[in-house]
Amino acid sequence: MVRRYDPERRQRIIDAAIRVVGAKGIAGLSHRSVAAEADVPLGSTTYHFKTLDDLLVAALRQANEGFAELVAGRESLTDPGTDLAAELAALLGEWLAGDRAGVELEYELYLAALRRPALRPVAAEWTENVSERLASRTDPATTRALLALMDGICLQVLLTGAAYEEGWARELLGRVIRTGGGATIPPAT
Amino acid sequence: MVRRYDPERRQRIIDAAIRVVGAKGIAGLSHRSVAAEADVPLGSTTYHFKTLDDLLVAALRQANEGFAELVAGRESLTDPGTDLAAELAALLGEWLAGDRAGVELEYELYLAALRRPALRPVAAEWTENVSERLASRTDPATTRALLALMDGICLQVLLTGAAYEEGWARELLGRVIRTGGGATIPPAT
DNA sequence: CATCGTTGTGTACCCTCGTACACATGGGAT
DNA sequence: ATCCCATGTGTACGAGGGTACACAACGATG
Repeated sequence: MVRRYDPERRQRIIDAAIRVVGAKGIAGLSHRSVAAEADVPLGSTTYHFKTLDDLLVAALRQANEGFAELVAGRESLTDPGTDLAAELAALLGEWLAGDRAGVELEYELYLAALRRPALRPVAAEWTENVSERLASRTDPATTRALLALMDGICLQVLLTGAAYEEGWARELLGRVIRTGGGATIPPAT
Repeated sequence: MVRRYDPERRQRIIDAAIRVVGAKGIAGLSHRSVAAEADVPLGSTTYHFKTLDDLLVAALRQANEGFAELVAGRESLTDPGTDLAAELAALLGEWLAGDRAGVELEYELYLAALRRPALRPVAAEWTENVSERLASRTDPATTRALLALMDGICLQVLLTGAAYEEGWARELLGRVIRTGGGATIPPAT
């Protein structure tokens, strides 16, 4: 019993959890595997995170921050003078071009919310984050549409292994933004 | 040792697997849980499906057929006289309005392909199925786009719990179909 | 300095799982 | 009729998991 008073212990466990999920998927996540990866005893992980869901929530929240920073750093997103479609397409490109393992990891955690109610609120946070940034530039219905399309595009890239084509994405996003002929769109719920 | 020569044994196991995934998620799927659900001995499940991936593949393939039948039954999809966006929106509506547990199940299996290479080809089959039906009505790039958008919309509905708004979906799909001004779109890979 | 509560550690219990394997059974080929 | 082999069954083993819990260490409080 040597190491004591390690204030970053909790953080290190989260980091380790992210690495484990990245390497072995959510299925490979256990108190023990995280403990080994973080080089802490088993009891330590169960102390900080009573359940695996708690740990997943923390991991997802932290993983989200990666994308959030990307979004926050792109100031031209909210600049009314830029081409929104191009901005979003570039954003996706930047994200997908980064460390692919990290991307898959973030998406796996994100999608895990489908079956794990505990993760839902965190996944929703992510959506709202981006929504807010877009709110000043389009109506709510279009914002939702853009999010859906971006999700779908990412999914397609990750599932089929196809390369991300920024020009194609830009064109599509543009099509969604340009409302064709003033058709009425139901408001977002 | 009573029951013998049960030619539908394999099929019953697949059905049971689908029920198990529906009830407890993929994480709850095991040779044992399936065996219990199908009311067959443990050895029987391991005999027919050496690995759980094998079983998942069979389950996903069968689950896909549900949607495939929906698509196949909608002949107006390929009729050039109909509004494609409306047809697709209605198709989604029909699917999402059905048994919600089944929908979540199909999507969970579909998304599981992200991390399980064994499922990739099966997920791809699904995509191609729908693609073929759409091929006669739009160009490949738009087809891909429609699939991405539909995926994104479903994801949004399932993840956020928001209600599916068919009018909204119809409008969006329409925006994607109407190519704005002859912009060049990179071909699908 | 004594005490207390938070934080960290080691271990043991019991469960479930995948896998392996020996054995049973009966249809079909010869 | 006999044999073979695909199919089906029962059981045991070892790995790994969540959880619980007693104990250790140490900062804070007085």
